Amino acid sequence: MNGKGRPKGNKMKKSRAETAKTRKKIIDAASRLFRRDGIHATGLAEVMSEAGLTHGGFYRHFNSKEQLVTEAFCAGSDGLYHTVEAVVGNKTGKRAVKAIIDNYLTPRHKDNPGAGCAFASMGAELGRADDNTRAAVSEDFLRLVDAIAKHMPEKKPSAARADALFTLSAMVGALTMSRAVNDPKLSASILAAAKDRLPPLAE
Amino acid sequence: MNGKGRPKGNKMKKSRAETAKTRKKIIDAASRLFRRDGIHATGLAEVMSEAGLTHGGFYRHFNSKEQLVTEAFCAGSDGLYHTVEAVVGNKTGKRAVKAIIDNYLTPRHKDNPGAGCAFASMGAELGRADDNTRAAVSEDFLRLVDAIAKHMPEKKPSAARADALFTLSAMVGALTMSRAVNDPKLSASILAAAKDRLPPLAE
DNA sequence: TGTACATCAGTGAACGCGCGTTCACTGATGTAC
DNA sequence: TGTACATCAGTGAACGCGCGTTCACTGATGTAC
Repeated sequence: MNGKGRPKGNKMKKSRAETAKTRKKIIDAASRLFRRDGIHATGLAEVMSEAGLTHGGFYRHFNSKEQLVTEAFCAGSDGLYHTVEAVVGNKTGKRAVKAIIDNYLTPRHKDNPGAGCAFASMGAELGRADDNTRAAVSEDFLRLVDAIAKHMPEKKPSAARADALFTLSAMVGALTMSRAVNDPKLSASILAAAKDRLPPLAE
Repeated sequence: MNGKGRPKGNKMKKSRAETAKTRKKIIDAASRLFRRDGIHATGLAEVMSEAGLTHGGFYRHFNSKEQLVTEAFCAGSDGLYHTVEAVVGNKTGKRAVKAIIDNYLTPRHKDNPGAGCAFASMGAELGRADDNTRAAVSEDFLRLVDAIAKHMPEKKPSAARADALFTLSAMVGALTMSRAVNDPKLSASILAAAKDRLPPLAE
């Protein structure tokens, strides 16, 4: 109710640099907990507490849990993408593909869902998520597929992509099943079987 | 139906024949809902209501939700096993394996998780289930693996089993990913890529 | 055979609890003047 | 420049709701005598 018509410009929501950092902490906590315990099984209060905050502040950063799910998925997916890039290093061709596969299908990855592949740890829950999340799943899945396919330069692009598509989904399935069974030897066999059979596809 | 060594829970000395039928209805409803909506997202009240009962009677049949999860998983898993056997019919060798793969990797299966593969629809939730459930997962996974491996008679048994292990986990991964993405063309490509690449393994 | 009793599947209210979400408030901060 | 004000991240209590689980009760049934 002040009398002056002032130049409107943007709603100046200046915020401290801290805000972005806090937001990132929430996303990182959620990304870890959703992957470790599942989306539905993880409450917002636990996420906020893990981020060092109380639960009431959540809605200063997000409109809903679903929005956090989308962003937490993307954060986890980014992590996998950068891990893949790092693992490839300056390798090329089938050596690069083999490095990706070998790095993914490890007992260490199997035992640390909270820090691992979001496709495998969120699994079927992604198929029940909202459209925003599933659009991100599509996009990030394809980004990883292309990161694999680009190391199959001898194939026709369409064949390379299909091989990479298959490679990635088979890795996700093997990791998922290796976690689902409770017999350690069977679990190891599942990882080993995929590790043996996928790299030849890259040739 | 089959003689699996599972806790039967027959502690009550006498019961009407109806009781077993009611119990089966609860398990069937749970099996469908857990696969369709996820274990955590499905409440016991909804399961009981779907079975035509009120929620209070649940504990006349089961000790806990976890016990129902185990039995519902087994019911779903039995269903897949019998589907596989039916689809094979009197086919043998690679034709049998191809029939299993082709029957699994269909849009119809993708669109009906409630009636489909429990490994794919319960996915990562199985890895967080209790020991009884995960023991059943191990057992039923191996039963299916053997149902596939037996159609690879030209291979050494250990190689056949590893090939079947890989085939099944790759199918689970492909179905899971085809449900997770929201781009229909990508979803179809994922199924198609696996459908093209898995059968040659059986040769 | 009929009758009294014990069994127990199923009902519906209730339990404590944690969920996602809302809100009045606090207090530190950036901005306007 | 200093100061008054507006902004807004974060707090903690509270909301209604659904969860898994318990329980007193009902009433149909099988069994004993």
